Amino acid sequence: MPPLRPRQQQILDFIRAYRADHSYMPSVREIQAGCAISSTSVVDYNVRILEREGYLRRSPDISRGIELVGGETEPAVELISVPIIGAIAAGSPMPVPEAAQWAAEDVETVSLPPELTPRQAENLYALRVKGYSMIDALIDDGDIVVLRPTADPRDGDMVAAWLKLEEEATLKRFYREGDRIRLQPANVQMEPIVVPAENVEVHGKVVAVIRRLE
Amino acid sequence: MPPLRPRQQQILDFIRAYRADHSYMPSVREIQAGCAISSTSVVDYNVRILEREGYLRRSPDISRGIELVGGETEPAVELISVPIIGAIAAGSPMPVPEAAQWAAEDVETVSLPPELTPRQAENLYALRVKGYSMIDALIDDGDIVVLRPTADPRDGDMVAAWLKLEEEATLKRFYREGDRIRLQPANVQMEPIVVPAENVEVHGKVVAVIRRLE
DNA sequence: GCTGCTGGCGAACAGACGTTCCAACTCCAT
DNA sequence: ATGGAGTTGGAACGTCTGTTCGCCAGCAGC
Repeated sequence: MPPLRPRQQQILDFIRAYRADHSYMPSVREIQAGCAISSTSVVDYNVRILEREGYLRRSPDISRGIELVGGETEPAVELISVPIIGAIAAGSPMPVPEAAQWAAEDVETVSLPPELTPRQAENLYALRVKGYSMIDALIDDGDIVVLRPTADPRDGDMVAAWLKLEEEATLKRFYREGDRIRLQPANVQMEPIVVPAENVEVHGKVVAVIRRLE
Repeated sequence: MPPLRPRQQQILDFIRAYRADHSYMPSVREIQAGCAISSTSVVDYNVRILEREGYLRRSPDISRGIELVGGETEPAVELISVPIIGAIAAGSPMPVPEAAQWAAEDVETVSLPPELTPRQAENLYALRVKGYSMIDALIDDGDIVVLRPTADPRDGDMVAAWLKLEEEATLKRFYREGDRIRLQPANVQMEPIVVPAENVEVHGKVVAVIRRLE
């Protein structure tokens, strides 16, 4: 790609900056005003060059039909926002998603990039892990676990389970064994526990774990 | 928020779907066609309600001036794309980021949501973990670790280190102890190892760990 | 000089698009 | 019925906006 002329660079910068403030694209006349150009035809002329050089795309005859090309910001990043509805710790009950909480404004959220989004992305919620009780699931204090509600997990799924008798929350791989359930730590070096099915309450299936360091 | 009428839900769905294909918003007449409505005034009427109920915003007299509200998708998500330049395994050398690789088209990437983005987000790269050798760092087979190149880490940082003598890659917390270096597993139950400084080659600092299950 | 090329300017055209007005229709309580 | 609120349909108006056309200034090469 040849280097851009100042005018074209200026226009490109303006479009990028404009996009930070609006979810729609600037019109030719707004570019004109923003770049102190005295005619719309000059804008058209240079935008045409930018299109030819591959910096953007245009949909002809469509108002504000410019699209910035080059994956960085564009165009439809399906970025899913998941509410962090509480914390999960070994000894305290897990928060349960309630419809009321979803719309609330003051709930902290975490966004899932496309690569992390499960195929079925409805009703996802997240919990912040407190304490070191989940290290046998390779989950650290402070990690965020993203869950999808499931009453009926499949064998091998990593689930968030509540052990009624022990009054304990845990994250383990789930296996049915007759009327008992085997909960297998993700850490292959550690031993599974086997409990009666009626003692286990599966709250959701873990679809992602996010750890932020630093 | 009161539940939406079918028409309004239909229009909202159409707008969201439209947004997945275009970087600009649909015009009133496109909504009309997409929802099989026979008049633009009906679209305007219902969009007006959607605006009043807070589902979207409109910029009056501006073509395609609809903005979806509610942070999920809007408007300028600073979504950073990080190249996955290779794999990290205990016994094999770590790939090193080279400028040449960055622009390459065929490199797999992972996007970091804003919450995961470190303050200093330059030159980030990612490695896919192979094998179970990092479980003492609470990192599983298949996890993605995001790194920032650092030659001079601070005490307590989680680093990707290459042990020259042992010819082994490892992820540990880094502590200087005179002319020796203590590498502490994230798993508090495990013992640290202490090695001479000249035997350690720090490749980068771990800023995030991403695990996708399912 | 003439010629071709690049970049800028201003005006005007035509179509895209938001908005408004009014009549008609549905549904429900009175 | 009867009336009103909520919703739809059709059409027209006026503005917003992409596009085009003719013209001009500088500049290099011949």
